[in-house]
Amino acid sequence: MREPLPADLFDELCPSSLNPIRFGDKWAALVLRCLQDGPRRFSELRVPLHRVTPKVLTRSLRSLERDGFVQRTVLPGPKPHVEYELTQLGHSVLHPLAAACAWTSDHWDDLLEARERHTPTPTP
Amino acid sequence: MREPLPADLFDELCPSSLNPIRFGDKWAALVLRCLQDGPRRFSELRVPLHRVTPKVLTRSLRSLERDGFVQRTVLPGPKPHVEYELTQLGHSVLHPLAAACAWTSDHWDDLLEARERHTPTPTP
DNA sequence: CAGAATCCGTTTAGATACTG
DNA sequence: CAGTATCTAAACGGATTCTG
Repeated sequence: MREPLPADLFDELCPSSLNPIRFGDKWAALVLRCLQDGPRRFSELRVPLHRVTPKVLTRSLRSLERDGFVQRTVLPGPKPHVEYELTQLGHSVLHPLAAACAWTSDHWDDLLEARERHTPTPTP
Repeated sequence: MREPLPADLFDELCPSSLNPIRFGDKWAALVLRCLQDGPRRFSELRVPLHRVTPKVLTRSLRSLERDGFVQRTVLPGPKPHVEYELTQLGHSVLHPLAAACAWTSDHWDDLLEARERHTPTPTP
């Protein structure tokens, strides 16, 4: 048995495969969450998202940038120094995502039960 | 130029690639919409979803069934007669999805503008 | 009618190694 | 530090053909 499940798309402990509502690619929602309290650097994002490879994180960030959720800024200096931060649009989309997570939280038992009770439709 | 865009995940005229919030696979949200007014048969679903092949529609339905959103019922009779209908859970999830669509609707201009203004991050 | 079988191209994610 | 390059495997979506 386990602790109460954190039915939160943004929580990496959550088996989010049960959350049917998705945002972007596999890591996009987690990236938004990591950025919600202020700008972060590439390597700072890799700490909480410790399973993501740099290639995949880069692709996710580029996609979020293209779609207007994240702003990438190269700060001047001798060494490479890049910051990512949420745009207004990025902050805004956190609301419907939180609503979706609330729905999943409210229906967690139903979702679990559906999986457990399910017997695959036979193909005779 | 076109008519006002129906920024609705459930509307097949909507270029939903701009909607960052997804539900299940490519057809799942459309299937839910087709079922929201009552049970439908496999062939009835293929009419509004006229681009989906039977294999893909079957896979989408099986997945919705496994996750508890859709109930499949084989009705007795001489000929195969199968009905799909939304469960309570299926009806319930329409609400956060509608909320997500409303967000997209409200931010349609921002989403379009982000794409247009975007210049790919150079890889030097 | 309600699918299943097969083949195929694309997309996605991860592992590993390397660089300005 | 902030990525890129290469490879592999799985998942996804579609076209076509066939069947109980």
